[in-house]
Amino acid sequence: MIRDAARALFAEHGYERTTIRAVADRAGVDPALVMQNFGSKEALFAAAARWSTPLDELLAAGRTELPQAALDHVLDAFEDPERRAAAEALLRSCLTHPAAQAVLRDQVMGAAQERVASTIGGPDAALRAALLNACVLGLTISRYLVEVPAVADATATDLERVLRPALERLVEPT
Amino acid sequence: MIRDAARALFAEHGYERTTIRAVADRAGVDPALVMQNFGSKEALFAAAARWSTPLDELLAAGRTELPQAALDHVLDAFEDPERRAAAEALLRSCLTHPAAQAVLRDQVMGAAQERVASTIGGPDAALRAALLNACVLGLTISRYLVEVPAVADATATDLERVLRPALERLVEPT
DNA sequence: TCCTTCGGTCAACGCCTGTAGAGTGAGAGC
DNA sequence: GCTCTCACTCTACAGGCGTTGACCGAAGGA
Repeated sequence: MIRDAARALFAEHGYERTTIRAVADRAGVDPALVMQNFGSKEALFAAAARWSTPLDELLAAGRTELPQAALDHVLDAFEDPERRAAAEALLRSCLTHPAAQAVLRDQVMGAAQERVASTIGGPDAALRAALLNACVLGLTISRYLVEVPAVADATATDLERVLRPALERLVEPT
Repeated sequence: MIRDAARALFAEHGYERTTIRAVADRAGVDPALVMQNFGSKEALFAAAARWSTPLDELLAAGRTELPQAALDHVLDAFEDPERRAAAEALLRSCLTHPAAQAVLRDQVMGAAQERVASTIGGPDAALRAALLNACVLGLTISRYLVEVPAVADATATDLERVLRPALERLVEPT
């Protein structure tokens, strides 16, 4: 499948280092077929990096469950191979590719933010919600992309045990 | 100055989207001069993205001062225009450029980590130190690169006030 | 059997890239 | 005045890129 090959390569190398030719090679087809099916490299990336993770649990979480829900939200996504590749592709490109940056900011980071903020409440609710996201983003990048040893080697259980209390204080009333 | 032009462009566009020709244009010189002075695009990047931020305060901080010191460490760096451009260049490329990724992991994230871990103490010290870094990384990326509204618009004071208590719990004894 | 359709391949275009090497012109030392 | 040096520019190469349009063979209806 062309999209799977694209996902894998975008995830591994980011947008600009991934070529249509490499995607086609990996999928065992001709580069022109990739163009024919997707129209452009840009459209191929959009199809490969589509972030589709259900927000239900995050939206349903009460204030005290929010940190756990946020951590599960990403750790679960990175367990499922297909979602992981799409997420990695998006993250790997978000600092250099304008479209990916906009998707991350508006559709991923901003997705449940308003709702989460209202769950948190208080004067700094929006900032707290955004910082919750920021910490989880930092964890994700450290663990899965940059692979900082201590974070990459830890078990999911350890990560949750250590980080959750900190995130809880972030959502506690002042 | 060629290096300043390179810093600015690497910071804005990342490694692969920045061309030698664009750097030369911005510096008002010939592309070949860039090659002559730096040898290769790779070497130019290394010169532009060199991360030189003093670790003294971070190393000298006691356990309770660690979160504040870590926050200051990056927020200060991003106030100084020159250090900011170098830091942005490095961060912007760290997810796609292997060399930048290695520098970030080993020389930036890992720089004071051992020392910080020993300051924290306890069984999870290394993980806690790494997660402290991860949260600060997430903050930095959200604020300066992806520009998530709530985080980018907040004052440094607000960021510290809201995030510091959370980071403090991260370094507290279990 | 013929004709059409269609998924797929092939070869090529024009552009942009990093890089190399010859050339130029001003300034210094004799 | 001559020559040497050195910072700099000009031109060009070779290769990789996204993208295009002509082409091909199998499938299927008339």
